[in-house]
This record gives sequence, structure tokens and C-alpha cells, in this order.
Amino acid sequence: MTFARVIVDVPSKNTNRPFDYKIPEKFESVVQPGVRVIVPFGPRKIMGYVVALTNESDFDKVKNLSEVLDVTPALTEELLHLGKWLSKQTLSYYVSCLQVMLPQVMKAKYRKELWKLTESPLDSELDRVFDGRAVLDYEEFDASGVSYHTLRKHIDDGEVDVHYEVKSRETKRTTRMVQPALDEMELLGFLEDLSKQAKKQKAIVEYFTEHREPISKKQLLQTLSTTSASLKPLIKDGVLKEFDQEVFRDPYQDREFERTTPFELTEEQAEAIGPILKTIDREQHDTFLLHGVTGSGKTEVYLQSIQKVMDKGEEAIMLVPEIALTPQMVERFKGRFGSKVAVLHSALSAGEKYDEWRKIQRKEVQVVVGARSAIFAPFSNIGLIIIDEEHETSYKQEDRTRYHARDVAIERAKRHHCPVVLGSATPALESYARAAKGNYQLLTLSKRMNDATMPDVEIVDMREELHEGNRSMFSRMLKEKIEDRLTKGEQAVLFLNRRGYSTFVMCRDCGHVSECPHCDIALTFHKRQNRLKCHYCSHEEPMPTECPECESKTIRYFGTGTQKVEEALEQLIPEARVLRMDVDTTRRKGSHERLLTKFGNKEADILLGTQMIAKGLDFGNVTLVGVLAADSLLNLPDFRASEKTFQLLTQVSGRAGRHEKPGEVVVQTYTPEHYSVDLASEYDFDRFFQEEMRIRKAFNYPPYYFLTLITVSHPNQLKVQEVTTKIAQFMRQKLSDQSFVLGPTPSALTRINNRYRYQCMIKYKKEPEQRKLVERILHYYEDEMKQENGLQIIVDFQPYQLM
DNA sequence: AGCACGCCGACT
DNA sequence: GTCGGCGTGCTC
Repeated sequence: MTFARVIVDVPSKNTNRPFDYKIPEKFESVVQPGVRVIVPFGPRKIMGYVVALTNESDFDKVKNLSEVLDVTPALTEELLHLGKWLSKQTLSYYVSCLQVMLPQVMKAKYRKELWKLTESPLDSELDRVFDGRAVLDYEEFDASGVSYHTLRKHIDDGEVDVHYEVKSRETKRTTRMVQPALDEMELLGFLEDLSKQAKKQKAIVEYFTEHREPISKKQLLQTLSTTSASLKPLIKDGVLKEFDQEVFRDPYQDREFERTTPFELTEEQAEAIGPILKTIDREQHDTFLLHGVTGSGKTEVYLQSIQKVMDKGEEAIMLVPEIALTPQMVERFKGRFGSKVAVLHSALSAGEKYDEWRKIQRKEVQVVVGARSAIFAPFSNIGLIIIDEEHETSYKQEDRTRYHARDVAIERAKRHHCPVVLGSATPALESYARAAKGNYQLLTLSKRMNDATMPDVEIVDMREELHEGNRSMFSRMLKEKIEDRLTKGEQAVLFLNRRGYSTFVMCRDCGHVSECPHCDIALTFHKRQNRLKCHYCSHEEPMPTECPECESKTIRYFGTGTQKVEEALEQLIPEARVLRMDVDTTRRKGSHERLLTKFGNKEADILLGTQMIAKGLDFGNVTLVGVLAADSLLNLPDFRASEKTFQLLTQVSGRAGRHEKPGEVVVQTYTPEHYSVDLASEYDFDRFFQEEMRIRKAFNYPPYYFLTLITVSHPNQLKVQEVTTKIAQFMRQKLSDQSFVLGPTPSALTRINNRYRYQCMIKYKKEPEQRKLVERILHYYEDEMKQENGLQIIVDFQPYQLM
């Protein structure tokens, strides 16, 4: 095999195919599919992925590849295949698909430099830029204003060279290790010859007569309480030798995890796990939907299924939504499987992520617990894939390679002949419908463990509160119940779906609302900084003291955010100790965990938070859950609004009364009659499913129809309109009568970052040619999309984010 | 994507 | 004549 077929790191239409390179003899033994290489590409050097080896090439001017970056392939053959599949599914470039499977640090960085090759002076202008240095960053030259022709002249004369540098950013942390270089007899011999004054050297050599294995230099010097001054001569004399050993940053190294053993399964759990274990045994592919109410012990089913897979010597992937990847969850896995677990989530540093990934690659672990991208874990012998909280929308990647982890999981599981388990208390409608049709096997856990009952849910109509003169954001009932918990020494969780202080700022005199100058959206007030921020672009401005329109000083905040609730709570119940948990208070690494530990230690009475507290929290002392504004999701322009509301209310309610003490839930709403609020309060998933399916059917939404969303954006509104109209017309004309093409419609967020956005939505049941048609559209607009501030067309198959 | 090449108008 | 702008096409 003398040629490597390489996918180069250039995401463009023309380069979306392999390029052939000759393999120099010295690399022959290491180059194999999946390794990263550096190759010459035109005048520059770039990174690429070897996808195949061949004995011949159709191309006659094949170049040599210049460097090999991996010894162990970064991507397995299976992942190379999967990447191909992914690029077809999402209409993205092959190289981008390979890229998403790897840790960020493995992406190449490029530098362009100018190297001065001569001692003699160059053009005086250019010499001034070089300023005596031999190497110059190209950007510095670019910014200097010296003409390209001047440079060109020197390049042609061989006095200056344009140098392209490819750098892989991964850093391997190493420790200096020390090891004996002689055998025991020789060491003892050396000791005899050693000068009497060299006490410390003696101690070191004596240590190694008893310990042959390497020890870290730091540790050695510490235990023998000496310094490297005594070590150095020994190394110089060839008695000992030093080397660097790679160490893995372990984000959990300072933590002790209490070992847990499998619990005895309840009858229901045993019944649910049976078919999963059987499928693992038979090495078949099948997809299970595990529908288990909150607190029914889904995790124990996962853990025991994984144990089975590990006993067979196979590997397991467990996906959890980012916000549910709590310390509590990690603890359960580390506690059961110890060091056999790698954890991958966004709170890790880039280096830590890389190290966890390397543990998987080196087969040091058998289990990976992680967020969406962990689905690409480089295992080669997968026996089980679990997706917990499978209804969560965070499993859908919302940029570039718009994949859904569920689809990838099933694709991988098919190849590995292993089951996929989708678990949720509130399955996605799509999944439940598939289970109902028999495409997935439904497994049900209907009872909570510990004989706990689901907490009672009280719905409070906030309109009535208002009529009766209560203008605060807390209903009288909620206030009473919070106070009751305080006196009993129990805890409460308050849930709000918004961070910040309030949603928007309005002048009471003229009604002026402060909006982002680049986006069509009201600015959000952040009190601590006393600034207005746009949540869609990075725009910020100070909070005005008077209305910019009418100069009135009566500026008011409307809407409610966590910060504001915290303040209101302080006024209402001053003795309560409140912990606020949202993106703003958990930004720093480890703060998430710190806050939860504090709450677990009962250092606070009330945990107030957003989305992130809806999942996975399990505190026995929490007996009250308050939902401050149940309808906040309901009013979004999203056909899944009811589903999301139902899911959220159910999840939040599940936080209360998980152990001995019974729990209660208070849901405040302006639309108590809405079926998603009502049915969530009765924990009636089946009726909600029926009701919601009826509506989806009537409006031709998933799961009855598939969706494709095409979003067009451009700084010029007319241009966007025109293009979107053309696209919609084209699709309408080409697709069958069974499909619906909606649009052009302005997107719900009409303008973001000074770009207008229009969309076209396609609802279809079967359109095998659709991807080809979309490709034709993208091809047609290719040139316009290349330009810096040009047209952008985003195609999302099975979108979750409709704005 | 980035780079060279080549064609064109503007200017010492 | 020469410099620098941008459109075009190629990269194994």
C-alpha cells in the first residue's frame, strides 16, 4: 500500500473528496485509515485524515505526505464510516463530520510565517518590519502596508520563504520519572565506591535497591527529603535514568467515591431489564424506550445493564443531557464502576476532555458517561448505548453538523449489534409514537421506588391572585407553604424559566422598550452590572437612567428573572436562606457542585433556579417544589411548546418527596385550563400523549410528518425575501403533492446580528429525493454564500429549534 | 478555505 | 509602463 487517500481539513464543496498522497517508506508502518497526517496542499501545508490505503492512484502528480500525527488512529474504521453517513444525513462536509467526533484540541491550528533566509539586508521597508528577527508572523507583514510585490521579489530571489506551520494543539502533560539504570548487584557495587559524605546519594541508591519500578522525581525527592542536587550526579554517572511519562489529568482525582453495589431490583425493574439483558446476550440490535416515572429507578436499570455489558468484556455509552450531568450523577457511576468510567462534559477544560477521550481510546475505560458528543466515543466493541432523558432537545446539535444523538446512537448500535435504551419519564412524542407502532420496544416503570408517591400538585391561577389584590410573584398559597417548610426545617425548590433580572425594560410614559440595535429583540436587564444585554448577540449597554425617547425617568422592568425573584423572596420571607442557581451563578468551574453541596448540607432553605435544577436532583429533605411561571414556555412560537411544558412540569415535580417525606408541588400559571398544565399535574402521560397527538395530526406536525427547515439570512431584507421565495417555489414545484411547503416567512427572530432571517418549512412523509433537491439549491447559491457578508442558507433536517 | 494567476483600470 | 483591485479556478 503506497498511497493514502486523505480527506483534507478544508471544508468546501470542491475539496469534499479524498486526495491521494504517496506514503514515504519511513511512515509505511504507521499510516493506516483514521490517522491524522499533515500534507502539502497547493503552496501550504494542512492537516488531513487518512480514510483509505491504495496501491495505485489515478492522479499522476502525487505528492508525498509530510508528517503523521497519530500512532494509534484517531478515528476507527467504524467512525470513518459513520462520518460518511453523517455527512449524507446532514448535508455537511465529510471533514466537518470527522471533526465533530474528536476533542477540540485535536483540530489543527495554522500559522503562516515569513522566514528570512539571508544575512544581507532586504528592501529597507521590509527590513523594518522584520526588525532584526529571522521569523515574522505573516499577519504582521500584512498589517505593515509593505507591498506584496516587494515581498514577492525577495521570495523569487530565495531570500525570504513563506513558511506554513501546522500545529496540533493537543498537549500531553508529562511527569519526570526516575528509574535505576543498573541491576541490583551493580547498584550495591556502586554504593561501596560512593564517598562517605554523599549521604543523600546513598539514600537514593538504597531506595532503588529495593524498588526497581520507576517513581516520579518529585515523589522520590519528597520521600527522601532531598533535592535534585543529590540526584543529578547519579544520573550523570549512569546509575539512574530519567524519562518523561505522560500523565492524565483526572478531573476527579481528588475525590473519593463511595462504592455502591447493585440494589435488589423491584419487580417492575426486573421485568424491564429482562428484554434489555436478553438483547445484550444475543448480540442483537434493538431500540428500547424505557418509560419510567421520576424516581422509579431508571438509573439502577442502566447501571445493571451496563454491568452486564462490562462482564461480557464490552463497552457502554451513556448519554445524559448537559444540565443533568450533575456531580450526583457522576458519583453514582464512579461509585459503581470506579476508574472504568470516563466522563465527558462541557465543564471540563479542553485538556481534561482530551484526556478523558484518550482513556477511551487507550481502552482504559469501558464506560463513558457524557453529553451529546460522547456518542462518538472511540470504542470498538460497544455492547450498549443508553440515552437518558431522551426527550431533551440538547441531544440535537444546533450548528454546523446538525445531527441528533439518538439517530447516531441507533446507527452505531446497528453496526455493533447492540441495543439502544432510550429512557425518560416524559418521552418525546416521536419516540413514544414509534414505541406505540412497535418500532421501539416499550418498557414501563410506573411506580416510584421506596414506595414513595408522586407529590400532590396544586395549580394556582395567578389571574385570580391578581384580582384579589396580590400583585407579587408569589401566590398566597406558595408563600404559606414555603413558610411552613421553614418552620419544619424542610427545604423547597423554586423553579423559574428565566435568568437575569427581568425580561425587558419599558418606559411607563411612552411605552418605549429598549431593543438590541443589531437584533429584533428586547434587551434583558442584568442588575448586578446594571446593564442591558442581548441574549442573541454580544451587545451590551448601560441601563439608561431616563427614557431615550421621551426623557421620562419612569423606567420600569417587566417580566421576571431569577435575580428579581431572589430579591422579592428576601423581602417576602426575610428569614429564608436562598441559593440562586442559574447560568450566571454557575459560570465558574465547580460552582455548580459547590451550590448543590451547600444545599444538600442544608445550608440553605430554598434553591431557586432555572432549567438546570429541573433534572436529576435528589434531596430527601425537599418536600416542596414551586413553579413560578408555568406558562413561560407555552407562549413560544414552537409547535412543541405544549410538549416542553408538560415535560418540564413533570420533571420539576419529580424533585419533591423522593424519599420518606411526602412532597407537594405548587404550580403558578395564567392558563390553568391548558391541557399540558392540567395533565402534568395529574401525571397523566397517556392522556397528554393522546391529546397532543391529535393536535399534531390536525396541524401536520411530527410525528405524523417530518420537517425540514431552511433558514436564509442576509443583511439586506429584500434579498432574503427574494431568495427564500425562490427556494420555496422551487421546492413546491419539485416535491410531491403529499408534502407541504410553508413560507417564505420571517423567522421568529427576524434579525440577529444585523442579518435578516426568513425561513421555509417543509412538512413531508416521504421525499426520497429531498436531499438532492436541497443540494441543488445550495449549489445554485454557492457563489453568493462564499462572500464574506453574503448569503447564508442553513438547512436543518428534523429541526428542534424553530426560531 | 486560501492561494496564485490573470485581467483590468489608475497612477507615478 | 507598473501597481493593486478583484474574479476564477485549483489544490493529490
